Amino acid sequence: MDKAINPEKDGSENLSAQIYADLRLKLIVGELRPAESLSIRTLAEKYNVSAMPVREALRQLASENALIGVAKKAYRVPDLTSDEAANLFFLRAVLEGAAAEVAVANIKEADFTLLSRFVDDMEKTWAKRDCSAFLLSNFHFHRHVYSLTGNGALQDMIEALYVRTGPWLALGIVNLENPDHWMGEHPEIIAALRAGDAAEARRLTEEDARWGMQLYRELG
Amino acid sequence: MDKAINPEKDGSENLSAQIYADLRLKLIVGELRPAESLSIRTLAEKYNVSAMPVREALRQLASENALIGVAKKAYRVPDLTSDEAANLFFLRAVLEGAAAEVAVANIKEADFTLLSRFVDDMEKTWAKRDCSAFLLSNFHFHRHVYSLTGNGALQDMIEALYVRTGPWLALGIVNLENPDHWMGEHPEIIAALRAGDAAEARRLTEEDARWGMQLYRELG
DNA sequence: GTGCTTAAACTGTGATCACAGAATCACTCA
DNA sequence: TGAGTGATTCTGTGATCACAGTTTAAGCAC
Repeated sequence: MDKAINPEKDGSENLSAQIYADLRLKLIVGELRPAESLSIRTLAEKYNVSAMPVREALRQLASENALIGVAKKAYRVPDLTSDEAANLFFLRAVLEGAAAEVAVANIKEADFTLLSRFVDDMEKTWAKRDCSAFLLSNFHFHRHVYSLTGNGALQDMIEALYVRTGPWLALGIVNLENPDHWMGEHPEIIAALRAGDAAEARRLTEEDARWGMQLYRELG
Repeated sequence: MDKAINPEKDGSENLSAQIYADLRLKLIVGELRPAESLSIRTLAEKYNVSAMPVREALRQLASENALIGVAKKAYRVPDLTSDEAANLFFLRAVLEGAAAEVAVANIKEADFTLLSRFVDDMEKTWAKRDCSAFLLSNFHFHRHVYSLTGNGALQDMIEALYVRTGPWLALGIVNLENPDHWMGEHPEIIAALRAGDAAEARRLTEEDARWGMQLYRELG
């Protein structure tokens, strides 16, 4: 299975955007590991395009710190220190907390069925130890919540955080010793949203954002 | 005075980054107006470089919504609707509020003299109706506060908001009817920081972030 | 076997060209 | 006078090449 891009069918108008989106998703679901290096020419070959669109996609990701780009050196997936990771999860707590608070006002019945389905997916994929699929379900759940704010800028910022924490989370999950220690607060978040309890939705969401940090501590 | 870039002396390692930084600052201080269009080739000529570094800088700015980039159409400075502006200022309130709260713990005496100087600059430049210089001083003040958090990701995110609101603020300021209506909360913020009152620092910072919105309402 | 040197392979970066779509402006015809 | 239409100019996009650092690996000396 090659990663070849089809310029005709894909919605995006230019190749750079497609490659950018593809790599971005791979980061979110942890398909790219920390410290992994990405070469423009190698990727260009995989995507079956020239180097040009790839370099723009990589530079774009580097500009939002989703990748590290040093001049004349290969782009790399950041290998976060615990401090850096803590900073990112703090931001997720702040932004997603605020988002959950706002979302309460806009949520509808159809949203709950969707959110519940995402939680089901998370449980299934967690049981199968399918790290990428789990992180994708987790992302879908949270994205649906913060998309209810209708604040596009807020959504973009939170999403950028998922891109940056993805590889780090994936590494933490695969190295987890006791996989039964499943800490999702997601059902409780749904309950709080249904109850219209904005403060509780915020508190639970903030707590969930710190789950990633606990992953780290368990590793020592 | 041309904008020519000097690859030797500038700290950045590549031209793209220098052009990116230059345009970014121009956006922050409102030197680029909403709906203004930026052409790759024109900018390349001004900076005295080829089109390549410019296109990467523009794409990068577009990726963080500091510019609008539609395929095959000229890049433009976004012309924010009032809703979009409200979203951005809401985010500034959330992030800068949280930052101020954290900053209280890390602030030192030397910081107060710096902050006071920025406030002086703001008053002077406001009196002279020098919009760009005023926005720069304002930016310096806020940047110094949120840089005290030591959270690099947080700093980047807030800064990205200043890039996006800059052109819009500049337009609001120059169209302001009663220039005496000066609404800075900055001296009070300094006082709250000095008193170690994190909650008050947060409240005042949040209030200050909404100042931009009031600008808009005054215009009708 | 170990350490140093050197050469080859690989890295991003910048410039230049070809191309296709968008916008603009002048011209024509009603 | 006005609307339609054509060509010209301008737009970003992608490919290809040359170049200069960086990294890697092989080879040589000790």
